[in-house]
Amino acid sequence: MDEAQGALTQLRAYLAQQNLNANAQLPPEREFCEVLGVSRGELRKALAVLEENGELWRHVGKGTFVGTRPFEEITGVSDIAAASNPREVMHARLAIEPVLAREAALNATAADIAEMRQCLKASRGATTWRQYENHDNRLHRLVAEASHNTLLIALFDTLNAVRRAVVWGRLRNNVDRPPADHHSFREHEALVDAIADRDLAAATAAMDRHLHAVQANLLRFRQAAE
Amino acid sequence: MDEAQGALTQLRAYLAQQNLNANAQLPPEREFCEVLGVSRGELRKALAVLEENGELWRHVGKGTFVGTRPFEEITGVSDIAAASNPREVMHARLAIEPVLAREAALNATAADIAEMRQCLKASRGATTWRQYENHDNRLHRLVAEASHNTLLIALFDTLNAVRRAVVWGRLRNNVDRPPADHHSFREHEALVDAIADRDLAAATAAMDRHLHAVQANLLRFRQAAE
DNA sequence: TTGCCTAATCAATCAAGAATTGGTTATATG
DNA sequence: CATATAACCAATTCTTGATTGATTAGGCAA
Repeated sequence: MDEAQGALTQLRAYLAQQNLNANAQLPPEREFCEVLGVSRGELRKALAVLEENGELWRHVGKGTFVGTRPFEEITGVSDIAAASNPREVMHARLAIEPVLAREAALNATAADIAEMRQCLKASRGATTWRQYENHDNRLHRLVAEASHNTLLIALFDTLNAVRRAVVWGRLRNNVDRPPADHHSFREHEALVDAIADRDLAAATAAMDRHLHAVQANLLRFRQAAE
Repeated sequence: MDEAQGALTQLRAYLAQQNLNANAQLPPEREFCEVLGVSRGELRKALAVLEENGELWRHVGKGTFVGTRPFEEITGVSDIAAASNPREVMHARLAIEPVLAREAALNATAADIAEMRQCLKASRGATTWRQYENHDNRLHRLVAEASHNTLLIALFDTLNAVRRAVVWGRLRNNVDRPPADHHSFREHEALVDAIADRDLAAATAAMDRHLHAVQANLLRFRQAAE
């Protein structure tokens, strides 16, 4: 243990001397142990102590670095989609989008609301399901944008990208069109009204009801297909 | 144009015969034109027609694929962080993490809760702020994991990655340690208790209170620094 | 036995170059 | 003039070797 203490002291001395800034890479173990004049095992013990202490981090194939381990890179949308499923996506929407609606009711500008209304109108005029879905996507993103929080918008985009990747195959044909009494029309309008009224609870509830209706519709669709 | 029509007919015949599913890759142009017995130029004209029609998509170096072009990838964490700021991040946490706590209270297993409790204990024993922050990060991720929804976990990871990227520079020194009466200890324990009790409202409120306390602490810290 | 050093080996990662592929241009050929 | 053919370009993927942290086995001394 005297030796181990020595290796740790050597290592700390090296780090202090080189006064390296965060994220700096230090030599690979095979060279480093010779530089410090200790065996590789002792060096590794000392490194393990500092790693446990959060002063540095290591990774196979990469090396040893000073500072805290970088957040593991966000896995790509396709990876998330591969690990998820429609049920999870629906559940995540039910968890996230109502609070986005709440934020929208808090922060939406008159211009935001006008754009939502225009989107609603265009949505009513859609001549194909494809067009309708584009307008639907746009409305939901407008709600996210109305939060005026770039991070929340980015999170919504991720959620949306995963959703589109997960439900990839399921495409409606391009000849039918949404019926004039499609449930989403009313629900979307109630949502925008609540946002325009700055009614946080109503906006949250409206989004929640809308997504539950979408979910019910999905289940009905799946049953019909089976 | 008779020739061109011929190539297009050949191509459609091939697609119909091979009855390929979406996202299927078809042969590279150089082979494909020989298979169909047309020149590469004619084949490219025919492919251009189908691409314009949305029946397939191509990309240099990748190939030609059936179906619609995949959604453009989400912008990287560093891009989001560059466009955001600490205030937005805090606001986003206040919006998202309480609902994650709610989901955790709904779906956490006994193992999840045990792991949280162990993390709490380790957190109390932290000898440096760095160590404490590691445990804090881990606890918040454990809450997200307890939702057992891979998509929600991925969204939390994104949020967390942006947070760490935004507050990158701000690091506490490594000599002080969190005081035994640090407010987060009590708040974290209340949060885990609520999750263990399956009390959705209490879990949501506990996370909300905790984050508000963190926010207040940040403001105090900033004022002290100025 | 115990502890440590050395060496070999493993698995993950990276880097550089070859090969592949859609896109473009030049030349020839009829 | 139109088109086939070939050559070349740029983006992407694949392959191969080297690098690196982690692990294991054997030897050696206290």
